[in-house]
Amino acid sequence: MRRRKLEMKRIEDKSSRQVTFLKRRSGLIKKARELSILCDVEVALLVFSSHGRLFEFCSGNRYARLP
Amino acid sequence: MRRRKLEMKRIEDKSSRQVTFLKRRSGLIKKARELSILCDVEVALLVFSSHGRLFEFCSGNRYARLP
DNA sequence: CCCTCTATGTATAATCT
DNA sequence: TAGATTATACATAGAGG
Repeated sequence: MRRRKLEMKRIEDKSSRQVTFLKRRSGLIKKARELSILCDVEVALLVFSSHGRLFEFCSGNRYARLP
Repeated sequence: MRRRKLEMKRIEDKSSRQVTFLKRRSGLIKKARELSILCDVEVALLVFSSHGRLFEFCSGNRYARLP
């Protein structure tokens, strides 16, 4: 598993891209939340999916908007 | 090193908090950039330091604003 | 402050179910 | 073909300079 380093370019396979989007989006939101808590700073994160859906995190809110 | 799990709450020691802010902020911006590239989506990230400084990443821009 | 180092924890790509 | 698993790449706390 995960034998190769991931190349830093658009993932061409649609379903892999979708899966990676789901995983990394959650990871990013989690890390944004951690940064705001640990360091006591304000963080806002906006992610627009290719279908125009918005995923957001904003410190001060108690939640991230999820699908 | 790093024998204990980090507690998920504000780091009280000022200089540790500053160092962690620097490290995690870079990590977060990097991951935001990777998400936008790998998954071909738009990402915007805003981080305000406790001194009111803004650090940002926005896909489509070619840079993150750094100190 | 601002580096580097590295042991260790965490995220996640590939794989299995 | 969605969810769970797992091996590996990656992030980073803490120490030292």
